[in-house]
Amino acid sequence: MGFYRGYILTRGYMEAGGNHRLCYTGVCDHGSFEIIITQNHPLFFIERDSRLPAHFSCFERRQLGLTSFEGKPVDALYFKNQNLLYKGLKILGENGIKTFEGDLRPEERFLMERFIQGGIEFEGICNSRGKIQRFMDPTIRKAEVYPCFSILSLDIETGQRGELYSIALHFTGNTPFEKSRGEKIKIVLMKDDRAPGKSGDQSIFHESGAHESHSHEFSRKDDRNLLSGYDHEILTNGGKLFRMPGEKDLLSAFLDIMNNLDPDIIIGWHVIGFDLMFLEKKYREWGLAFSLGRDNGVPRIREIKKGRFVVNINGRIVIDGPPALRNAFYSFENFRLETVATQLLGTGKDIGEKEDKVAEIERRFREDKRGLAHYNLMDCILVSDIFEKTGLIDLTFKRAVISGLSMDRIGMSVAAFDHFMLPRIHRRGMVAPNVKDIESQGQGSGGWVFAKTPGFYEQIAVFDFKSLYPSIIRTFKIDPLSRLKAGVQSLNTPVNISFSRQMHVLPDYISQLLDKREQAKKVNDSHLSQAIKIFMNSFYGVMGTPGCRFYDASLSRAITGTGQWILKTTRTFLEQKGYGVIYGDTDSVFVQLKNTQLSDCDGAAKQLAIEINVFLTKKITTEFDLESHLEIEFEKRFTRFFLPALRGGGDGAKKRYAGLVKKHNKEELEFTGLEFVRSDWTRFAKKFQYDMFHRIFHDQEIVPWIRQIVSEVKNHIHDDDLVYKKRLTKSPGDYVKLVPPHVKAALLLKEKGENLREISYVMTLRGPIPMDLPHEDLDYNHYIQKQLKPIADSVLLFFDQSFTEIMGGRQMTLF
DNA sequence: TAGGTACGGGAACCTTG
DNA sequence: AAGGTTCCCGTAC
Repeated sequence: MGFYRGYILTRGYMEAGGNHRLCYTGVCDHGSFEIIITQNHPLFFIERDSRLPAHFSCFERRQLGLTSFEGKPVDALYFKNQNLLYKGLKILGENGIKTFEGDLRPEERFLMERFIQGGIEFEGICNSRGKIQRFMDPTIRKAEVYPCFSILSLDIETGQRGELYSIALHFTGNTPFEKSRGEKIKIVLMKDDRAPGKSGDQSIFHESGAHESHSHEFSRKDDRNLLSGYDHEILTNGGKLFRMPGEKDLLSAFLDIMNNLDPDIIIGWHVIGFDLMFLEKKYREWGLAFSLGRDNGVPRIREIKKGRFVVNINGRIVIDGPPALRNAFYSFENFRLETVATQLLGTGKDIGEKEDKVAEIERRFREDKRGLAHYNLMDCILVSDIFEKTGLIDLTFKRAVISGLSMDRIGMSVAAFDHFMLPRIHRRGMVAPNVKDIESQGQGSGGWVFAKTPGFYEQIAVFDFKSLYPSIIRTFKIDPLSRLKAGVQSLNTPVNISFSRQMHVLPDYISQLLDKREQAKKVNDSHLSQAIKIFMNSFYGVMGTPGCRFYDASLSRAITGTGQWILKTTRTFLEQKGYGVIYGDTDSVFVQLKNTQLSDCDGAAKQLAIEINVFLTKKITTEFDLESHLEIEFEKRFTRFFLPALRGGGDGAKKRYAGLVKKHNKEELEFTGLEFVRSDWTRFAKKFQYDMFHRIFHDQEIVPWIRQIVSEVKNHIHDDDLVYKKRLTKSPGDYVKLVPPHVKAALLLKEKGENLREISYVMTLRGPIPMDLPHEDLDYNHYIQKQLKPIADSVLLFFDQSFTEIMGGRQMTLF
């Protein structure tokens, strides 16, 4: 008996023999643990006046004093297990009886009702089961826990005919709660028919299995115990290479290592969709159990969307590099390991992209197994280094703790909203509908964007509202509960949608989160701060989607409508003070500073921000009798600024501009929305646009320069920069309504282009041709007309010139 | 194993003549 | 051939 503090890594339920069990697996201050809850009955709700069908049965029906959103009393129906609950749901559905919260997973409900966000404190009787300590029905409380995870980077190499060549592992061991122990283990297991096979006893581990509990800690400390029956050699990068006589030995050895190292987190590059999936198939082929779980269970891999894989392994979290980086808003030219590693670490892979990777792997497997092992391990280490450098694990953990979701479900905004909102509305006497019963109320409106006269400007100050939507929610008390109880102490919004001043939960929660964020910033916890920001920004989105049980179009309308009102009010205020407000988007205004302010632009801008805040605070108090939590701030100043006209001419274009901004006494060009930041324009066009604005903002001539660039293109100077890159959102053959150029190129690749997700191509005299095919006949006229001319014209327009004119008005005949 | 709307621009496709 | 519409992609917030 005693207290334990731990963090739940994975959660689920079991139903062997009809017995319902909740199962939580994680790490605590004494190693890994498993908590089994036997005393839980799955439930959902029905309206009290619903008449149950004759053949319907449940474990118990209970009145709980709760109501539906419409205010009708509801009863809870309890079931012996989740399977019976699903059957009950189905029968009621067929009989047209409305149910509530029938689509919640029991293991999630159990945690959310206890306000558990992953960290727990528990007390109970421990039964060690091998490495894992099992607790049956302990008492559990929420707790703040900061575990230190052991992480294993995994990578496999395979042959063209589906053989498994090798598995590399890079393990960063950390006993939970002891950050200092940064033990590292590097291993490569490789198939080699000439390998002698294992010598010695049955077990490939010394000590393995000899200890009932904590045995992993013994063997983990010293990896010399690993694979002791096999000879190994040391690689130049410090890794140990073990040669296995066959695939079967390799697979067994891998499982032994996994169980021995017992990692909390598995990382890799496309590790689910490729490595784990490949291994799963191999284990099946050899009739071996792929028992990777802490309960010796097998992983469950599913492709939920094309190219998006998820896996469940009991007690271990798998984090795949590319989606994790995307989730954290990293962006790269592409997400190949080579590219990302070069960008983040400055080091490339052992086998570069330029070589024929597949052939080189085959060659090394035949002739240079040490070389292949080295390469395999290097990839593993690169992935470890990328995770280390970006702090992905810490960010993922912080996001999980903030949202209450498990680490492999961060980013599931609807689930996170449920986790927060459901227990709180229950405590206020209400139950929520099933998601499937939510009907769309049509498309809502979003932010307001305005652009005034296009052209060149100087000294433009940019102001924006800090976390506009969360601060609107806070100020105007917007949430589902408040809307339902709008009659109780009503307040009004600028768009005439009313809410309750008293009954609400989200606004206060946002206040708490903001406090927490300030704290995080104080102690330099940027990941926690970022996690909170992402979480807060998801609230508006989820309340506006029918995929969320709390969907109500009036909530998102109130938020966006109020946002529009705030932006318009701000613009009017500034204009009445004599300022030109040339541009704004959702939460920002771009203000032309006055001539009298030029001696101290930043000082004037800061002062202006204060004036706006004072004005809005007062207005919201007088018009709505509410305390304003809105805050606008002076963000930056463009010394030079350009607002383009629409291509068709006329008005200023929205979401597109360029400017010269002063940062730390250095001037920097900034582009928004323009070709320069678009991945589907050629590098040539981007360079051209950058250099052109650089010249203009530094008062240099551009006309002769443009003529020179044109002649350079024709003289093959820029051939390497003429490549288009575009994504394919479906298979090339599935484009039926329209066949755009990038699809035409993909179609030329025949079967090879079938599953292509992205294509690089050039424009030739024969039309678009993929980079992989011969493409000597570049269509220079195309590049001048379609990549250079529009960019040049967008500014020449304001010098009363045009590309055609400056090229002598006869450029069509030049080519 | 469901966060949102607003917007620009290129090129194919469709209509009309 | 010209002009309008639709699809597609990528982006800003």
